[in-house]
Amino acid sequence: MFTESILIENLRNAGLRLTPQRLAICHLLINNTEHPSAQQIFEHLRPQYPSLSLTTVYNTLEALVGLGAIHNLGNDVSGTIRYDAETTPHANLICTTCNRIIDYHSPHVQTLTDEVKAQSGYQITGARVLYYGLCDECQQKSSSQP
Amino acid sequence: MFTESILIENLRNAGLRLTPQRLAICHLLINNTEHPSAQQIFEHLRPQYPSLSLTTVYNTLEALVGLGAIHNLGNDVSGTIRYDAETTPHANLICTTCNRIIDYHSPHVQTLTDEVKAQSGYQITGARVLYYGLCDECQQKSSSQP
DNA sequence: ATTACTGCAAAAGATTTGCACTAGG
DNA sequence: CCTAGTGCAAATCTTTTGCAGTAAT
Repeated sequence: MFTESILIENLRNAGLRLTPQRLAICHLLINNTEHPSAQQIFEHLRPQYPSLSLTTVYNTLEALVGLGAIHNLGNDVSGTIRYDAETTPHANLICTTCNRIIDYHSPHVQTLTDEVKAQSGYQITGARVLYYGLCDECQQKSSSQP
Repeated sequence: MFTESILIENLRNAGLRLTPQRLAICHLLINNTEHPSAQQIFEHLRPQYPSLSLTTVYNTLEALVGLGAIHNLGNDVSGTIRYDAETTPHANLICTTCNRIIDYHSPHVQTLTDEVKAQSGYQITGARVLYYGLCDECQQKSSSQP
């Protein structure tokens, strides 16, 4: 199904209301690979939805996280919570200079997750696998300016 | 070397001053497996160091993280940053009910880290491998209270 | 018609900053 | 001595909460 975002399906199946604000936030989450924060989502959508409030962005993100439809990645380098619409087990790479976050897929993440679930004794409900460092671009910038 | 904490060595080698406050914070970090927050460290030490300030705790933690002597684990379930004095590659398990954090050692973490360093193109400087779920104790409490 | 959702304003927390004083080296 | 470090108070920033009005179902 490509005409309807999987996030919207999640909301519908949970019996939550499909308000224009929620639909817009889901649309942005699906069509944006920046792993945005609540504030960034708010700023992206404000021009087209002038009445949108930051509170609603937080509400919707909390609802989607609660449904397991998106992941809370925890705080980035600037201390702000970032979200990820990609929910298959993977790692995220966070650039400590530009604060950009990208997905990094590796079967080792699944292997580790399976092991933790089997051996830790914890009833695992979520995971965050984050690596911090300098992205390609920021490495080049910093090496050209000694 | 067991008479001198490795954290204190780190401070000394970096040329940072060994104030009583910093020594106390290092001592607590080494002898505490709770992965404490700045506030928790402050509360633990306040009785013995009545003049200690939360600002100094934050300063010291920032210095130690900067030296790579401890790790910033990011925000726990309550939104507070927690710290880990164990810096070998490992995962952390966070209980979403009691907010407790424990270390989980697995060779798969090192494997993944090696792969990310070799293949991502990022110059990796740090990592956080976090799993969220219910710890043994909280599972038992929740199953006995339906 | 219901009641979940929205948006505003205010509150709550965690962390950071400015600055005068103190003390480690 | 000298300047890094401390402690206090205030500021900042993100996220949460209370509540009256609005709109999805």
